[in-house]
Amino acid sequence: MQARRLAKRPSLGSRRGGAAPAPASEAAALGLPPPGPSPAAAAPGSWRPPLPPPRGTGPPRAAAASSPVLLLLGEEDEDEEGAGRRRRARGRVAEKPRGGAEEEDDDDEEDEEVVVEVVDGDEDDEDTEERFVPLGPGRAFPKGPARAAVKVGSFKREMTFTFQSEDVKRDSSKKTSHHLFPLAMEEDTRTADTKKANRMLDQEKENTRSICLLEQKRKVVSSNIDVPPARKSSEELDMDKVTAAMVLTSLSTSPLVRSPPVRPNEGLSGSWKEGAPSSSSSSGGYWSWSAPSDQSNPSTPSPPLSADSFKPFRSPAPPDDGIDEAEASNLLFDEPIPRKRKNSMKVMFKCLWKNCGKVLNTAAGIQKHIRAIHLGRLGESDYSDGEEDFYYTEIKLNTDSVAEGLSSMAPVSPSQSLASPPTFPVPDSSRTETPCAKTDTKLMTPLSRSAPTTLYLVHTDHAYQATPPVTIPGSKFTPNGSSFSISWQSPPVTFTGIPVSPTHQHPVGSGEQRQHVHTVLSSPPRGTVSLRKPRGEGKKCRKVYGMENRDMWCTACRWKKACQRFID
DNA sequence: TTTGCCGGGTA
DNA sequence: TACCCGGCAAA
Ligand SMILES: [Zn+2]
Repeated sequence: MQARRLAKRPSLGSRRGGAAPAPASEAAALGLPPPGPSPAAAAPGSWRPPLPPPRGTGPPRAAAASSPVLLLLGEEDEDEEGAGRRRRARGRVAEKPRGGAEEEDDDDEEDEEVVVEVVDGDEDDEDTEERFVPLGPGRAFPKGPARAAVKVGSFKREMTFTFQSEDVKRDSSKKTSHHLFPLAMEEDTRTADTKKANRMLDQEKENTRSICLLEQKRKVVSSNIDVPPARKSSEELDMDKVTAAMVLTSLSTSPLVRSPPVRPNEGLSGSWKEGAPSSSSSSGGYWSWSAPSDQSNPSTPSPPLSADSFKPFRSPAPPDDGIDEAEASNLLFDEPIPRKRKNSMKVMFKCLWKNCGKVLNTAAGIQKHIRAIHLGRLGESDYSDGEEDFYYTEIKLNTDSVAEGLSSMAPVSPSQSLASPPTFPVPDSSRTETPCAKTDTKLMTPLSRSAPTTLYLVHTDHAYQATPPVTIPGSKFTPNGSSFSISWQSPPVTFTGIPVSPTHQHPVGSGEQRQHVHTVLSSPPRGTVSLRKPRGEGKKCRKVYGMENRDMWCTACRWKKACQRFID
C-alpha cells in the first residue's frame, strides 16, 4: 500500500516519512525536527514543524505551534504530534496528545471532559423532577456542540421517561378496571380515554416535532414536568408504547382527513367509526409523548396538524370558515396557553362536524359543543363516551408557524421546502442530524409544512463535517428559541458544519449552493439532482498547506472531499 | 494548469 | 466507516 502510494505520488513520496524509508534524511532536508522522538511520542507542546510553508502557510499554524490552549480555542488546528509527520492517516486517531489539539474537525473533542461531566450530572438525577434544575442555573452552559448534543440526548431520554410514567399513572388511575392489553381494549375505544389518547398522540407528534425546542428550554419544561414517583410494570409501560405506536400509525393520516367526509353516506354519527378500529390507547396523559427517542419515530409518519395543515383539511366544513378562522385567532390571543405548552404553542379544538367549524380552546368545550349541538345529547354534560372525539380535533398552533403561515414568507427555512415537495430524493445525500432532527424530518416530510421554528435539522453536506466543534455564530439557542431559525443566514461566518445547524438555512444567505432547492420546490420532477456545488472560492487546505503538507490538511481535503476547515 | 471535490471504489 | 483516487469542472 504504502509503496503504491509513494510510487503514485512523487511529491509526497519525497516527504512522507512516516513509514517510508529514509525519514531522517528527509526530515533534515525539510527542516524537520530531529527524528529522535518517535513520531508518535511527540509531546504535546513539543516541537512544531516550522512548517515548510508552502506559501506563507496559514496563520492558524503559527499560533497553534506551541500553546495547546490556543489550539483548543482556536478553530481547529491540527497538530500532528509535533513532529508533524504522524504516520499516515491510518492510526492517527489513536494518538491524541491530550495537550495538543487534534487535527480534524471531526476529532477535536475539546470538550470531551466537559461532556462527560454533564452526562454524569444527568445521570445522577436521572429520575427526579429536579433533574433539570441543576443543569439550569448551576451549570454554565458549555459551548461545545458535542456537549450540547449529549445533553440533548439525555434530556430526551429523561423526558420520555417522565411522560411515560405519568401516562401510566393517570392511565391506571383513570380506567383502573380496564384491561391492560391493547387488543382487548379496542372495545373500549370510544371512551374518554380514547380522546385523550388521540390528543396525546397529536401532542406527541407535535412534541416530537418541537422536541428541539424543548431541549432548548428544558429548563423551563422541567419545571412543568413533575414526575410523581411513578413505578409501574415495565409491561404496562410497553403496552403504552405499543398502543401509542399503533394508534399513531393508524391515525397517521390525520384524523381530519379521514373523519366525517370520508364516507359519503356518513349518517350523523358513527359512520366512520368502524373505519378506525385502531384507536385504542391506554393512557390519557396530555403531556404524553411516549418514547420519543427510539420508539416513536417509526410510527410517526403522520402529519402534524398545525396551523397550516389544518386549513386545507378543513375543507369538509364548507363555508363559515372565515368566522372560525377569526374566532380561532381570537382565541389564539387570549388563550391562557393550555398547560405545559411552551410559550409558542396554542391548542385549539376544532369541531369537524360538517358545516361547523367551531373552534374552542378547550377540549371540554368542544366536546360539550359536539355533544350538545351535533350529537344532540344535552343531558350528559360531563359524561362523554368518546364519541365526540371523532368530531373534533385538536389543533396545535405554533404562534410562530402561524405567523409564518400568514405570510408564507420565503426566508423560512429551506429545509422546509425540501421536505414539502412530494418527496423527491433531494440531493440531500447525507444528513447528519441530531436525534430530534430526525424525528423532525419524519414528521415533516409527509405533508406538513409547518412549525418552521422547530427545525434545527442539522444538515451537513458531508459526514466529514459532522462533528466538529462549533459554536454557532450568529445566534445561540435561547431557551426561548422560537425565532432563531431565521437569523442564521446572515452571518457569513465560517461555521464549521456541525450537528446543530439549522438545516439548509444558512446556505441560502451565504451561498449560491442551495439555490436549486427552490427549483426543486417549484417543479418537483426535476431530475437534476446533482448540481455541483459552485465551489467555494476560498483557499482550501490543499492550497494553503500545499501538497507537501498534506497531512496538515483537514480530513476532508485529504479525502478529496469538500474542505471542512475552510468553509466558504 | 491548478484547485476543489463528487462519485465511487477498496479495505 | 475510513480512506483513497479518477476525473470533472471551475478558477
Ligand atoms: Zn480542508
